[in-house]
Amino acid sequence: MVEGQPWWQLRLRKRGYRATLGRKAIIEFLSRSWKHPSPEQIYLTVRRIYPGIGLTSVYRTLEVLEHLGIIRKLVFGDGRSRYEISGGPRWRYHQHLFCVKCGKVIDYQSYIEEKEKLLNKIGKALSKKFSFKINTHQLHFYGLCKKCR
Amino acid sequence: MVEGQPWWQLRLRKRGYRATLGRKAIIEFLSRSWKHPSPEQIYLTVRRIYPGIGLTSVYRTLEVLEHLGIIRKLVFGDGRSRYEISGGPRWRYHQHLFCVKCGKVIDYQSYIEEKEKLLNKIGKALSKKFSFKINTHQLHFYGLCKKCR
DNA sequence: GTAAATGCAAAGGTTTTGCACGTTA
DNA sequence: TAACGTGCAAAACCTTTGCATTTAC
Repeated sequence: MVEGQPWWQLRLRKRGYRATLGRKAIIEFLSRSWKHPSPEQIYLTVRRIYPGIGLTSVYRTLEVLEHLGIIRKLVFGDGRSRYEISGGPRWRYHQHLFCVKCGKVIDYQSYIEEKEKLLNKIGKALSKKFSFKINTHQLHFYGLCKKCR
Repeated sequence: MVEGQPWWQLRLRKRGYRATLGRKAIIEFLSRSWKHPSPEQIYLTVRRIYPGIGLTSVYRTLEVLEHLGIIRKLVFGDGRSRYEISGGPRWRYHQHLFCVKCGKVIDYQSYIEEKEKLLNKIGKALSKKFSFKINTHQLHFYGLCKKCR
């Protein structure tokens, strides 16, 4: 029964969560999306494939998936949250540029290794200094995209 | 008339903004604060010194001050924004740790130079690659503080 | 069959807007 | 005295909660 299951299904079940149709639809949508949709955008799109879904379930599902590390929540301060897949076979670590005018999010992968090395070093120093357990980090650049500048 | 004016007053006037009592009260409060207050916290505190102020003005003032680079807006994704002074004589560059359980924000200054060097390098590469004009960045670590872990 | 998950409607919390009035330069 | 700034109330938005019903295992 284990083989043949998508990676995320296994992760859900291992932690006692059920692999429902709504969750499946949301994860599959996010896996295919190269954008960083907000809960409402996810709701509007997923609804076309799985018409029964409600916005509430989208929010609740996103919370669960984030908790399991299947997705990542991004906040840029424009009043809406955004989500992206953070695991699975095709996934690659990356960071983000945010256009403060139009809200466009651009993925980038420059100097990832160098950055990871430094951030790990910083993270370790901080854990020790403040007895703080670091789970994750976010590095965002803010500015104006090509169209908006 | 120029000497004797606080640094922020000059910055406001140079850009055509007026140095009102409300703005003065907010900036002075933020200059003294080592915390990262939300608009509501700013409102509640400043109101004790300057009772006439309204929450709306706090929001509008924060927007102006951020636009002028006098303060910085911090977002951690818990549904409220936070602000801190980002200039003036006593100010020192720093970054933040955020406790996802209690919302505590800790300032830190580890490896600042090394980090700045790398981020400038990344910033330049990204500006070029995406024709993106970078204004600022935020690097946040998320986790659990001493009390909450 | 039982506990988990869902949809709907309502509520909650933060931030923004309209407009008449007050203040600053 | 002309703009600019402000306070109040209302609106707009995003997100969460309560509860009866459905679904997964």
